[in-house]
Amino acid sequence: MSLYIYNTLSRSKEEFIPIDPELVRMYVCGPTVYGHMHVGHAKSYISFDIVRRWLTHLYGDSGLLYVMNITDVGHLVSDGDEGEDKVEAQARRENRSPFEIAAYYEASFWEDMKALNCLMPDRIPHATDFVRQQIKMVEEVIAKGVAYEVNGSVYFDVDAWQKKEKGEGFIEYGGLSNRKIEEQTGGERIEANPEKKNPQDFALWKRADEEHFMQWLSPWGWGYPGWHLECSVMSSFYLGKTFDIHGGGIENQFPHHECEIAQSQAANDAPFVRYWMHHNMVNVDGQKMGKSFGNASNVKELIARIGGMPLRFFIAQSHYRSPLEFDLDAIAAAGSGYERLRGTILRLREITGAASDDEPVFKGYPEVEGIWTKFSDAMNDDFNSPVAIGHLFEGVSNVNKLLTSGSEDRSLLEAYNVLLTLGFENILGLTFDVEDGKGGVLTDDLMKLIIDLRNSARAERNFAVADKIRDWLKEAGVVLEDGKEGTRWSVSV
RNA sequence: GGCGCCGUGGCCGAGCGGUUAGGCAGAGGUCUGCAAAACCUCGUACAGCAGUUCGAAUCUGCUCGGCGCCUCCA
Repeated sequence: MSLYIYNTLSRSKEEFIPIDPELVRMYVCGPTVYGHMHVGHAKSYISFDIVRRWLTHLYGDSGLLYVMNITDVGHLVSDGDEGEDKVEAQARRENRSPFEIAAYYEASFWEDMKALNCLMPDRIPHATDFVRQQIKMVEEVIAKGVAYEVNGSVYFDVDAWQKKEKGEGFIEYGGLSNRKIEEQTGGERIEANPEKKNPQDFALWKRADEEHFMQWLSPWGWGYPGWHLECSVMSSFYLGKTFDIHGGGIENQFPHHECEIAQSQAANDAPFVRYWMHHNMVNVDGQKMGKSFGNASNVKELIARIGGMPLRFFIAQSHYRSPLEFDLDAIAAAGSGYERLRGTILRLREITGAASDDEPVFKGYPEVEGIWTKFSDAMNDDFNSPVAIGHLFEGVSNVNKLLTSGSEDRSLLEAYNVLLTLGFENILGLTFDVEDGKGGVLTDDLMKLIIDLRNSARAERNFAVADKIRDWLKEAGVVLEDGKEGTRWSVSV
C-alpha cells in the first residue's frame, strides 16, 4: 500500500507522489521564539516528527530533506500600523534585547524538543539570516507587477495577482482556505490600513519607526520583512521553487499560508507546494490552547512532572488532524499506558537484548509480520498513529502472554522485539531506556546486594523489614517486583 | 456575516455502509507472604429527529450543542 496524505488543497486524501522519488522535500513552520514551548507546540512538532520518521522509513535516511524555520524576528502583533513586534514586546518585558530573547527561547525550544525525542530537522534557517533574500524576493514581486510601495512599506497587490494569468499547478489567492476574496467583508475586525489599495493586500515589507529595534536597510528605507515572507524565501532556498510538503498549524491556513502561496508563485513563476498538511489544535476545556488565552500548559513543567515520553505518547494517540482535548487526567491515563508498554519492552529485552533493527526477522512469524503490516497500513493512511498504536498494542499483549507462560521461543520473542522497536521507537519516536548516568555496573552490583539482603529477610519471613526496604526504594524511584525467577528492579520514569 | 470542523461507552480516542479499535479507569478471578507486574473474564457507546438502504456511528436533511479561521498564534 502506498502512502496517502490528506491534502488541504483538495480536502481529500491523495496518493503521495514526490517530485523527485530520490528526495522528498518538506518544510514545516517552526516557532516564533519569544516564549517557552507549550503543549500546543508539542502537538505540532511531535506530529511532524512522526511524519518525518515515517517518510524516512519509506524513502531512506537520505531520501528526505526536512526544513524547519526559526522565526526570530517578531512579526507584527497586527497588520495595522500600530503593529508591535512580539519579540520586542517580550524583550521589553524581560528588559533584554530582542536578540537575546530569540536566542534564549530558541535554546529552550530545542531543549524541549530533545526531551520529547524530536529529531533535529536537516536545515534550520533563521529569519534574520535571510533578510537580504527577503528583500530580493520583494523586489521580484514588485517586478512582476503585483506589489506596490507606499511610504517605505511594500504591499502585495492581491487584486492584480488574481487578474494575472497563471499556468498549470498555480493556486489562486484563497484557493487553500477556500475563500472568495470578493465575498470577504474585509477589515471587519481591524481597521483597514489606509496605505493599502485593498483590505486583503498584505505587507511584504514594513517601514520601521525610529524606536523599532530590529530593522534593516532596504531599497525602501529602514524596515523589516512582512510576516509571511520568510517562509517563502527559506523554503525555496533549500527546497526549490516547487516542493512536496508544507506543514503547519490549521490556524495558519489563512492568511499565512495563503499569502505564502501567492507571493512565492508570483516571485518564482512556479507552483509552490504540492501537499499542504495542517494539524489541529490542542484544546483546554473545549477552548484552543494559546499563550494569549492564558491556558497554555508549559512543556518544561509537564516534562518535569510526568516525563517527556508520556506526553509524546499522549499526543501520538490522537490523530494530527483532530483537535486534542488536554487535561491532567487524560495525560495521566496516557502515562499509565506508556508505563505498561515500557514494562513489557524492558522485560522483553532482558531476554532478547537490543533489537537487531531488521525487518526480515519477522519472516517465519506471520502473526508478527501481520501486525507490522497493519501498522504500516495505518501509517500510510495519512499517518494514522492512533490506529497504528492500537495494532502495536496487540503485539504488547502477545508478548506479555508469552512472557507469562514462560515461552522458550526466543526467536519469536526477538521478532516481537524488532516489531516493537521499529514501531514504538523508530517510527513513533518513543524511548524506554532510563539513563542512569555513569554508575551502571556499580548500580547493578548495589541493587543486587540490596535485593539479596531483602530476600534473606523474606526467607526468614521477616516481612516487616522486606517491605520497608521495598518502600524505601520506591520512594527513591526504584520499583521491586518479586517473581518466580527472582526479584527484578527498574527505575520508574 | 463568510469559510470550515466536531458531538462516540466513566475518561481519552479510532472509525469513512455490514466483522473486537486501542489506551486508561472500574469489577471479579489466577499468581504472590503481601505488594507490584502480567494473564483470564466482564461493558454492546455512537447528541436528537426524519429520510436513503436488505443493513447507518458511518450517506442526506433538519434541530440542538460545541469549536476553529476570517487579527499575532503550533
